[in-house]
Amino acid sequence: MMQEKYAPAEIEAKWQTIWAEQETFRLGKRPEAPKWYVLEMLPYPSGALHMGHVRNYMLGDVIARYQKMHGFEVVHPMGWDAFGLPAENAAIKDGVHPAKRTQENIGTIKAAMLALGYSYDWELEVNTSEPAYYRWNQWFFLKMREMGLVYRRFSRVNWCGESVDGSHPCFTVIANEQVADGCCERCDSRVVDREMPEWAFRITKYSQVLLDALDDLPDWPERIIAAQRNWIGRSDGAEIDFAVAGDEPIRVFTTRLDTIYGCTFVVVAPDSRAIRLATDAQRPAVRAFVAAAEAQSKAERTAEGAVKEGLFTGAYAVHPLSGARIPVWVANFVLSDYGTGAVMGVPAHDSRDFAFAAKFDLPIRRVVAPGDGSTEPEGAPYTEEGILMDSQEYSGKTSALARSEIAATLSARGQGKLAVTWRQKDWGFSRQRYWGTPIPIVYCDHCDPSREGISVPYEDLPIKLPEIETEKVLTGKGEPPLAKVPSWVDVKCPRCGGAAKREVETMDTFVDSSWYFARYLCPTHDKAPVDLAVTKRFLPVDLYIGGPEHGVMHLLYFRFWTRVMHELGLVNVDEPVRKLVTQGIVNGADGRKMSKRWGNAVPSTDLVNRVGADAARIYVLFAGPPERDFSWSDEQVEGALRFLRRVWNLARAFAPAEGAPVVDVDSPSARAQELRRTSHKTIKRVTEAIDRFSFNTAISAIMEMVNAVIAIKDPHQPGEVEQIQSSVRIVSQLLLPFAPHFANEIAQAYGATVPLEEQAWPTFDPSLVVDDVVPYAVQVMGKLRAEVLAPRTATEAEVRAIAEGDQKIQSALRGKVVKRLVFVPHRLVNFVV
RNA sequence: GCACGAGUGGCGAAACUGGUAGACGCAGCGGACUUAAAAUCCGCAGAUCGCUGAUCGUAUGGGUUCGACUCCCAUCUCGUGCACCA
Repeated sequence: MMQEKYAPAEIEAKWQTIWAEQETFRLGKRPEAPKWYVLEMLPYPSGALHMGHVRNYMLGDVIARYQKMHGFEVVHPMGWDAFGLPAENAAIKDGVHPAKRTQENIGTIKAAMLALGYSYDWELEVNTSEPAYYRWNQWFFLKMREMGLVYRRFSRVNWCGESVDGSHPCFTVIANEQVADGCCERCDSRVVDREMPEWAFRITKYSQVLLDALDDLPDWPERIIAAQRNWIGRSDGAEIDFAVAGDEPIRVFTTRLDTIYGCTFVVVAPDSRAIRLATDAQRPAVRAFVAAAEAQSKAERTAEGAVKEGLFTGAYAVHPLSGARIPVWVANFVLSDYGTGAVMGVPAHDSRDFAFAAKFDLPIRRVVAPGDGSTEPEGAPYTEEGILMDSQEYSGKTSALARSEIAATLSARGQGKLAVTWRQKDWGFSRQRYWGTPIPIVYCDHCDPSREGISVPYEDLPIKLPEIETEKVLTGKGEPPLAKVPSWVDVKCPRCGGAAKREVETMDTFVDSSWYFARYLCPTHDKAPVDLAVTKRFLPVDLYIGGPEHGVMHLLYFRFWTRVMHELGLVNVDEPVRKLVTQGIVNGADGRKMSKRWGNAVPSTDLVNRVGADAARIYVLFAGPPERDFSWSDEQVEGALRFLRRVWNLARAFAPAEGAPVVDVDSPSARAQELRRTSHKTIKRVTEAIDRFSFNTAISAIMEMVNAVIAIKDPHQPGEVEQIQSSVRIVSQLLLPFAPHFANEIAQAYGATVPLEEQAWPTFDPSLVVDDVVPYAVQVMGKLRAEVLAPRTATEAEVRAIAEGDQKIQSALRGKVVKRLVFVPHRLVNFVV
């Protein structure tokens, strides 16, 4: 018996209980069925679930339920990216231990997710801050170290350590994202570059593979593919040696080998080599220049409008082909960690070199002319390719030809070779933080005097984070937090048993999110991170949904990690995800991205309390296509609720008596037949719309069908009530992915004995989705003049005859000669006069 | 600077491989029911004009085509990512 008024709160609680009791979403119930793995990026458990999250998880939930109705064994897990900075920073402020805060937040968010009716299998839940999870990060670390994929290096990092106006620096390495205008986001101290030892993954070993495999990801968004290509940044060029008297040659990298005769100076990065190269007279000045450049933080150096500083070293190099004497400069715009850390200056054909030459009055030598005879720009560099000139035997050749010939010459003389440079760097993952995975390394002065780090034996894993007195350890000052816990730091060396110290750094949280998708499949497995027997069945992920802001970091790291897992025999796929969908940003009412930071976040609980989960779900999906941004609008929410009420009232008005049999009527009325056709057409439309992730049009198709049902007033002719009941039943099925509590409630009132999730998705009768009579648009010279109806089977001549019989067409054609007729079956005819 | 998106009514949007632009919804207007309101139901609704009809209209300018939101060229605006990357 359906209640008179649609009461979402009751219905939603009822079905959430039924799903939990019947374990509707439990994995493992369809062992014979094909699998479908739908995954949403695991959230960082911050305070509350807001509408941005709701939308993200909705997309996955629609597909999960939809594929379940298609008979798949659906994997749909959820977990927590529980380590990370916000909890630790909050702890520094208020002394609440990150674990406690994180646990509370998880409770809040999970409750909000349950209230929305998401179809997760909570048995698969993963929490990355638990030893049962992060021990495997440590295991991976050790394995990857054995594979040569983990190493220790000195690296230039962002160091928050210089007080400004009495600020209290954090004295730690911070991520690029936390640097704002050269200052620390949290304490406003100045951020400086610092050379420090750190641990790194050798991801660049996979640069080529990761780049090539992008071609095999047809179901990833173009923009993400492009972003990754960009990030990996393969650059094909050449390395050339410029000889220097009394020193090693300067090796430069260039992509424009064809312009080599235009080289009038060489520039090296401000580092120790520049000092070494300098003549005695210039050395003090160069030393000062290098010191000044190093004092500059990365932020300052790359800031908009940063000045190009340069200084002549006094030294000269020899041009490898012309033998000319080339001055060697040092400049702040040359990066020591890209290419070879030195460039050849070709002011005539590179805009930056041009500006540099102009500023320091260096000669400009043109060696490439436009190939098409167009005039060269005056007072500006010509940066296109063309025909060489003033380049000895290469003059007159095209840029492309000259490049390969010059490369061959240099290579034969041992002065250069074709070379590839990558923008992508290795992944430094050391963090001077507490709330992360401890790095399983011990330093022993006796066994390891060079401090390479001794790997902790596998059997000692997990190395658990120590219990701490939060206020004493998480201060945001001084050494890394773990260094302040002597009981944890002081250990016995695994080799000699003598006194040793633990590594006090923890891992970047991107490590956690690099393999969680595989762990979901076997969250309690304790022999290895994952079980190949299980990952074989369920990987790759069929659909991955998340924000486009993870386009390069996370989505590249986890592609890398998947390859490592394959090599370790843990999975049998190279790529983790077949199809990727990135959803648009949800903006608050103020037009800014909805987030806690701006105070414009609408918590999901507010909305669910007000209109119910189903209306909230319909609203976020109906608002627009998933990949597009949208702004929060309160009015549209009412529309979603109104729609559900309309359906409710319709369903209630025609609900069959309990146990009443479904009757087929022999000769239904024309109206009933028409409604039947509409229903089948709608099944087709909704199915196709969901298949192309057009959830807003899927919902609009259902709305249209509901409108068509409601339009039948006073149904008393044969078969009409029966057809309406049948249509309502179809509506309930089509609504399931969008408004699952509501749909189930209606279905139950119409005789369903098991949840709709366990039933099959409705199918349509192909003969019912085509009409016998179709409308034709009639155009004259491409302009719409009339509309006529013609039988579906009508020929061109027949449709023409019908069209010509139309009054408006007759007057439009009067006095004109029809030269040609364009005929598009079932669509239009166009008279060309 | 490079790369990738996006620009359609008052608003969110639709139009699938070129074929009736604006479906569906929000806000709005008119009507019914009601003592009244809410809720609900029915209807209208791109703009303009000489209003039984015609003209214009998908950021702007051009092009291809019988026909262009859709394809091509150029331009503008907004968004996102990367960026002294040689």
